[in-house]
Amino acid sequence: MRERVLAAARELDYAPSGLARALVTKRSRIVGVIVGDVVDPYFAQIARGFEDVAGRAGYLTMVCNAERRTVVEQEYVNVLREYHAEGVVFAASGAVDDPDNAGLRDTVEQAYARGMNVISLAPRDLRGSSVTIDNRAAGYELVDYLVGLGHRNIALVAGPPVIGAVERLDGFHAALRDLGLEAFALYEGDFTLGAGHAAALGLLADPERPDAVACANDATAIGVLTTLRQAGVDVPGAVSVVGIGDTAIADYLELSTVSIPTYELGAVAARRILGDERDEIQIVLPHRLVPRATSAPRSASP
Amino acid sequence: MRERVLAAARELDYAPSGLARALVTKRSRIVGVIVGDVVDPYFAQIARGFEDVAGRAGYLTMVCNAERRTVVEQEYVNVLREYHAEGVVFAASGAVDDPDNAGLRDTVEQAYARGMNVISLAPRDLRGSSVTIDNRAAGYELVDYLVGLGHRNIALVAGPPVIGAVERLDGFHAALRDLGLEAFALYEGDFTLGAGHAAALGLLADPERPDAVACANDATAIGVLTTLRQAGVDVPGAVSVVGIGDTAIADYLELSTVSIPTYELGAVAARRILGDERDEIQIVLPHRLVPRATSAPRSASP
DNA sequence: TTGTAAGCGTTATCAT
DNA sequence: ATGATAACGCTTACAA
Repeated sequence: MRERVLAAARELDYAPSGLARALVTKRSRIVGVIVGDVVDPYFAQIARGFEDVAGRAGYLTMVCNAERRTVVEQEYVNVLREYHAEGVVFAASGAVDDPDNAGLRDTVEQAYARGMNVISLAPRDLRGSSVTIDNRAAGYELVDYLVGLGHRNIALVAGPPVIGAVERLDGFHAALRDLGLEAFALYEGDFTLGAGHAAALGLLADPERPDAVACANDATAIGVLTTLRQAGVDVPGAVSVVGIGDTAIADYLELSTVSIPTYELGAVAARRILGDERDEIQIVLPHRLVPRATSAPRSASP
Repeated sequence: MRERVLAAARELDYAPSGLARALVTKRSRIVGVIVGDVVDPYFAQIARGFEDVAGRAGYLTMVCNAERRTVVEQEYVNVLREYHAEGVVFAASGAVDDPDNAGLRDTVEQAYARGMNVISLAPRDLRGSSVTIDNRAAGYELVDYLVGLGHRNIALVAGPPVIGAVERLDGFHAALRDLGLEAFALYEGDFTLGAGHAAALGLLADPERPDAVACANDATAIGVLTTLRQAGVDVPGAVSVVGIGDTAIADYLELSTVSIPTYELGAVAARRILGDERDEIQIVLPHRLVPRATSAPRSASP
């Protein structure tokens, strides 16, 4: 008898309604990951890691593109809540002095109270758990490595005023200070190729050259690297260039960098959301210095 | 009286349930876009374009990462159907002789019969509408441009065996043939930086140099470009290198390429899904040759 | 094993 | 304007 039903189901191409099921079971199997910019490989990799493990567990992942705007993040949290999402993950860092932070905080608080799991993948002042890396240490080790190579005049290219980027810069400065040095120069940046390009142009305009340039992320470093090389500067012969991130293209261009486990960040967050433990925890994933061909010991000639 | 209710709603932090609403109205406001690889900027840009306009219209976008596997696409269509998604968009090209194509075709057919809108953003043998570009013409124009520059010995780097890539290669060959030439060399590829790297290595191993290298996409071209330059070959002085795509990094590296309106592809698809017209249409978006600094007229010296 | 009834949070309809 | 009721497609619990 049940077989007849099953056969009929096959026949009529029946598929159960996830919506109806979610409504009655109170488990939507929907979860959202809010990224700053889908096009940025850093976020894309996180999304991939998350979706890989969540998808395998039968969950549907909503990748939400917030365009680095806090209000948009807040809107997404509300939409996700309307769809009874079981969790949200915030992949982006928050801007340092964003007036919208308070609003987001409240919205997240309410969603959390309603049973929504929340995980941040970068330092954020939000309820819930976090899975991050130690950005300050990453920055510190990078400069420490350059100094170990014999470099003394180290130029810095900062990231945008978001918490994670600020920590990296802090790490740069702390290492310099601990080693009795100070920055050769400091350029502003926003994590883009263009920022690196601009910084390199600034460097080129100066008659004095640094021994090395430490950048807040890979894109910036690549901007510096290609601009310098196109201007005829030997990298790493004359100047070493390093970044942070270890995105696919960094490996390819043989950029020395600090590897950040972006895929893992997403994957760990997913496991955390699926297991429905509600305690708030802080996980810090390891990073790793990856010396490659854009950094070398300081050359003998001045 | 209604004000008291509204006030209470505010107080209790009430938010309507999208799930329940979807169940009764038969409109989920959920739509999925299935990409081949979220990390690839080509797809990421499409996703961004789609989500931008869909989000503005109050729709929730599910970005599904199929890892370039047809079976995974099929699974996603089923999941989307369970959630009463109002539409799916296929952003990736299908593999040429994929045994899973038939299964996907059926699944899509059923979903379509159930009222799900479907749009392909690349040549695919699926029910529904399509928004594409003319890959063959893009390839043709690119080679035509190189020949116009005076190049005669043109090496080709192909993409993977997916329909769109095959068309680009077809275009390359057609242009060569029409101009009475034939390929200087042909390398296989898979749209990655590594493929370009490998092709360049092959080129370098040959005592004879081509005048130019036409690549199936930007990543491949960048692989060729950087490898050639690192080996001391002057680009574009000795060899011109061109790609297809016009991704962000292409602009930055001043790569000559054919611009493909990826964001628009997504945006147009979204408008199409939102307007609930059910007729099947074919839209072809324009591409545009973008000559930049990696291509130049053939130099006088042999 | 098979059937019946209630309920999830909405919208829609019809009556008040 | 307001209130009451059915229905959406499912799960769960309890009864036959």
